[in-house]
Amino acid sequence: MSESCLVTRLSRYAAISEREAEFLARMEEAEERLDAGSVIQSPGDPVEAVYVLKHGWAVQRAQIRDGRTAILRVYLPGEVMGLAEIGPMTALHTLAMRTEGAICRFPRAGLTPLFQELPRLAALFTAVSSLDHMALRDKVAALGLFSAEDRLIHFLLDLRARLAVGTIGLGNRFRMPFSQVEIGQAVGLTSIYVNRLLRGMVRDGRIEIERPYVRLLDRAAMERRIGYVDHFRLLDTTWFPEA
Amino acid sequence: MSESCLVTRLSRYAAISEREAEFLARMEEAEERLDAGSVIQSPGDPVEAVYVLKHGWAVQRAQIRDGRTAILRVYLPGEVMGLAEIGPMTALHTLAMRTEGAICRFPRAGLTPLFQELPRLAALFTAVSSLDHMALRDKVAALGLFSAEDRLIHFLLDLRARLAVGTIGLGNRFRMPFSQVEIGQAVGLTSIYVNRLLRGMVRDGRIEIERPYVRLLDRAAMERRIGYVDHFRLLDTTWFPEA
DNA sequence: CGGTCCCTTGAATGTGATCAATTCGAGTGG
DNA sequence: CCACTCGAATTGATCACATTCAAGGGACCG
Repeated sequence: MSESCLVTRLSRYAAISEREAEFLARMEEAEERLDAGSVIQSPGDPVEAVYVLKHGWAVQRAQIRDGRTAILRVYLPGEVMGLAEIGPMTALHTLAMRTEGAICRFPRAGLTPLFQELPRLAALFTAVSSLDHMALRDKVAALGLFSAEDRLIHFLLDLRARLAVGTIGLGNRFRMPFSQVEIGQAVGLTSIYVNRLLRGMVRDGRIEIERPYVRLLDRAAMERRIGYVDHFRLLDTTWFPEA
Repeated sequence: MSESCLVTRLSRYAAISEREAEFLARMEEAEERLDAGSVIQSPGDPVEAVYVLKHGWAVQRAQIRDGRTAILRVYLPGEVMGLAEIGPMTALHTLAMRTEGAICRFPRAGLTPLFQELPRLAALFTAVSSLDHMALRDKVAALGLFSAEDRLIHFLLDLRARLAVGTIGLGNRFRMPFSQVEIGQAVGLTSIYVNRLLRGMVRDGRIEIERPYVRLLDRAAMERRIGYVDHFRLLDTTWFPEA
């Protein structure tokens, strides 16, 4: 049971009861392998499911006519994709696999019993989705207030913090399997400028790059510099209903 | 009953049952008047409630040491503030009144019976919060992809769409009680540049300004230009539990 | 009437984009 | 094992969008 990366991830926030674990197991029933680049959801598609990302990485993208692309969110194994979309009828952005991997489709209608019979788990999903929401707010703040370099630092710290939720004891070295073009799309910069910034940071001895790994040589300093607070560690569960 | 702007707003999405209306009424019990500028929640504060905004406008702000400020979200009468914060233990950003107004504090613990006994209303709140989440994603996309002028247009269209949820038959003229400094904080620009852009748009006959009102002279063209889709109108309620 | 806040406009500056060219590395096929 | 290709990284030169600095005007208020 605890091999499920979904349960592992959720357990970081609250203990999962038997009945809840059963529900989660049903969410992860039909695993579906996907190649890198496969599109899971396109703008305008009816939203008919949420997805558990079992293996691999996925990204949420926004695109405009001229082909320019922004990466809005990176999804890591064990995360539930599409929670933020349970409101609208149709999807607004593109959800696609970045690497090869596997997902489990869980039809939206399956959420009905979640709210009816497992209120505590419903609350947990809502709370986890709220962390996402807060992280996105932080990103808006970063895009609006920070210099290019600080935005890049923010991106690295944010990615590390998310990885740390799924990997106990993650240090300052982690996988960062994105091209510089993609990093640019994630922080609102040209790949060329991303390159200059990264090279500069390596030269100053602030990061090390051994593709596809990065090491933050003084994370504390970086966090201080941009005032980063990791809000992926704690969840207030006191108001949750009984299991 | 239908004088409540909260019920009015929620009714745009789904019919509210008797029992649900009672719960909402309890949320709006203790009304509290606040002056313009009053801070409701500061970064680091324990999150102990959600708030129904009864009158006036409120804003969610992010600040950094040097005093620079970003406006992350504008709240309008009838909106529930703090739904996005139900996950974390402590607040990350500043929530403050922009005008004088009134709010109703609803302790977080009061959400327990919501999930336990009114699953459909819980689902509705979750879905409404998800609309917020999507709008924020759009804002990230706008900040990352759009030119200064397009970001400004996005801001105007987004504000109008939100106002339209609470005001039946809202046209293209609406209240925009923000200084140019604040508009700049909301779109990530200097007030000086905001001024230049607004003046330019007036000169080109694309908007009219009669402080504090704005009129969009060709909204369709603006929406086409930046590919804006109003996702505040429709909610998929098919998966909601029975009331 | 003086202060304050906001809007407005001009000129100079700079951060990050664009354009252009070279290098590097991982395949792939001969 | 070497040539070839293709995508990504790297670096230089130039450009422009938006900022910063500076100054003046209008409205409101004590």
